Formats: sequence, structure tokens, C-alpha cells
Amino acid sequence: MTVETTEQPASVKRRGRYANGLQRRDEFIDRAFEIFATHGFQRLSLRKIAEELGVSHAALSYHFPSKEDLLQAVFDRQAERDRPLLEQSLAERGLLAALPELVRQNEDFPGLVQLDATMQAEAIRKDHPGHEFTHRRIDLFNADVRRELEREQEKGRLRTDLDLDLTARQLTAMARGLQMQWLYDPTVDVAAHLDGFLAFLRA
Amino acid sequence: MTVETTEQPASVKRRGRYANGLQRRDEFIDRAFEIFATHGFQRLSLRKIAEELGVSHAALSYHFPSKEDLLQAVFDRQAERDRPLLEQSLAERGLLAALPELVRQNEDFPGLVQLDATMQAEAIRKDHPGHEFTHRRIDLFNADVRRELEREQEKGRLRTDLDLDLTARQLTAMARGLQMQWLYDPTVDVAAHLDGFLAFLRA
DNA sequence: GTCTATACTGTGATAGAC
DNA sequence: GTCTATCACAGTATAGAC
Repeated sequence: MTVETTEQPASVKRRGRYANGLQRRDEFIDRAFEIFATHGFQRLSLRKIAEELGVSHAALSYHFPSKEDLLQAVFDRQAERDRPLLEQSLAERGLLAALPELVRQNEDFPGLVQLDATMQAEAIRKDHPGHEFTHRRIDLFNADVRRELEREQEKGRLRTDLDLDLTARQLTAMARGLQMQWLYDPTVDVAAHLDGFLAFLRA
Repeated sequence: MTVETTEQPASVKRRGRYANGLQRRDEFIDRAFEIFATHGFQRLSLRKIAEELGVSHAALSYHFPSKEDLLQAVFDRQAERDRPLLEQSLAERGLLAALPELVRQNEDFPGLVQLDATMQAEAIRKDHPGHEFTHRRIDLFNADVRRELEREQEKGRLRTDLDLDLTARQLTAMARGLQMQWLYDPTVDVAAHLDGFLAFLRA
């Protein structure tokens, strides 16, 4: 993967001699996204990434105060990309029916799923810069799933004797764990396992 | 945590000027185990660990070719320690009844649970030195759980309409994911969530 | 405001003295 | 078997070009 440094996309607006800062940052995120998704990120130093982008590693540091910030930005970008499809699927068909598709959506980017898994494991440390963010993210996901379960229950598609807080956490935990096992063995059918669990919950 | 460097335990046999190699390595593993379990390991460099042990970082590198090897050795040591209690619990009461205790066993060492989670995430990379080992470990755990489920089924304590391969993976995946959420929020009751899932499986 | 050049500190690894 | 010395490379910080 080599990069043309002499040419810039015509779409990049200029302000004086250099590209617009926010657009430039955005471009870096997008390209880093592709690099991470393909090559993973563990063995990539800031210097290597910068080399791929055709700039010095200091230029990267200018846009992203720390390596952690770059990883976080890439990760946020993925969340932004996923959200529209996610919300559409939920609105149209509800959590239970949309689940296989949501899983498949992740399967196209194993590098990012691994990035996610590793970041979540590393951010367990209380003094990690992404700790609070990740913790809140887990809670929000649980709350989202709980709400979806509630909706399904109201529609009479779910058993009424469930502790939804408990069930939601069981579901998100299982999804995480399955994703992990899938990373080690692509033949693991994440959707099928989740669907099997949902079968226990159906009315 | 400071270390006396002038004195050595009387139990350490000498061979010439220095301690016996294998015993020394063993001692290092045990003490590193304690350090990791208490302090975590992420921010610990080989130099810091060596300082705690009262030797130079090069001495550690002699016993463990790479940092990865040290972590692996510590992790193996944990597995060795856990196995007897695990097997005894399984033999006496079976998986379903022993589960809460097994979970509690891990809860005493959050540092090691995090070590485990992080190592497993990092070892996803195919070129990671611990990749094959970790992959095999996941498979073995799934197989163990599957066998236990089979035994429970034979005793009539489990539904007979289960796909045990699927169920075993659901169970191990959920356990992993719950452990992760517990690391972020110690109020998460891992055993209760697992037990709730097992309730679906009971005959 | 954005970049390059450069230096600082700390890392894991290794060679060779003892 | 353990040490000191040294290495290449990491992330970070800053000075100054433009």
C-alpha cells in the first residue's frame, strides 16, 4: 500500500498553502479507517501510518493529540457509518428480526471488530483515556437493547416473565463473546447462536 | 511494593554463584503473578517488573525470551492453580451447580481476568505468538462445557431438544462477555446472569 | 494554521563481560 | 546466571519554516 504524495484529491478545498484543517483531519480518519480495517492496527506505529498517508508523524500528532485519539476517531467514524443502517433496520423490523443483518454488517470489517475488541479490553484500566467513554458505551448499548426488548414484549412477541435488564445484558454479553470467537474462527455463525438464544425469549 | 535484594529465600538452592535456573524462573513467575494480579500489567514495563523482583530487566529477558513469554507463563500458572478446584467442583456437583463458585474464584483476581481478556484480544492476530495457543484454548473450553452439558442432559437435568454444540458456545461466549462487563462495573452479577441462561436450558 | 525537522524519554531486545 | 552497555524503535513535545 503506497501513497501518492504529489497529488491531492480535487475535492480538497485549500485555504492558503495547506488543506483545510478539519477536512484534512477527516481525510486522515477515513484513510486510517481503511488501513486499520485491512491491515489491523496492532503493529502499526504512528510513523508507519503517517508514511502511508504521505505526511510526517508529527503532522499526524498535530491533528490527533495522541495515538489513542486517532484510534478513537477511527472508531467513532465507524459508529457514525453504522448508525443510519442500524436505526433504519430497527425501525423497520425490530431488533429480533434485524439482528442477523447487523451482525453481517460487522463481518465485512474484521480488522475493525478486532480493533473494537482490543480497545475495549485495554480501556478496562480506570486511568485509560477511553475508560469512561467505553463504560458509558456499554451501558448505552445495554439500555438500547433493553428498550428494544421492551418494544418486542409490548407487541406480544416476547415472554412476559423476563427480567429485561438481565436479558438485555445476557444478549449483549453473548454477542460480544461470540464476536470474539468468530474472530478466532470465521466459521462460527454469530447470528445463528444469537438467534438460538432469542428463541428462548419468544412468546 | 518494594523488594529486599540482599536476602534470598532459604529455600532457593544455589548452583555456584547464582540461584538454580528453573527454580529461579518459577519464583519469578509466582512473584510476577502476584504483581499482575494486584497492579494489573498494562503499564508495567519489563524494567519495572524486574525492579520489583530485584534484578535487571536483562536478567528477566534471560528467563523469558520476550515479554509475551512472561505473560504467557503467568497465565499458564493461573490455569495450573485453578484446575484442581475446577475439576473437583465439576466432579462433585456438575457444571450447573458449580458455576457460581467458579465465577467467584475469578472475582478474587480482577487484574488477571483483565490480563486474560486483553491477551485474548491481542492474540487474535494470526502472527501473534500466542494465537494458536489461545485458539486451541477456546476450542477446548467449548468442548469441556459441551461434555458437561451432555452429562447434565443424561442425568435428565437438561432439555433434550438442545443443540449442545450451539448451547456450549452460547454459554462460554456469554460468560466471556459478562466477565468483560463486570470488569467495567463490579456490580454486574456474572453468576446470576449465567444462571438465568441456564434456567432456559433446564428440563 | 499546517507542516517538517529534530530531540527527549522510555520501551523490548540482545551482545558480551564476569 | 546475571550483569552492564547498547541498540532500534516507540510516542510525545516543540521550534521554526511557510
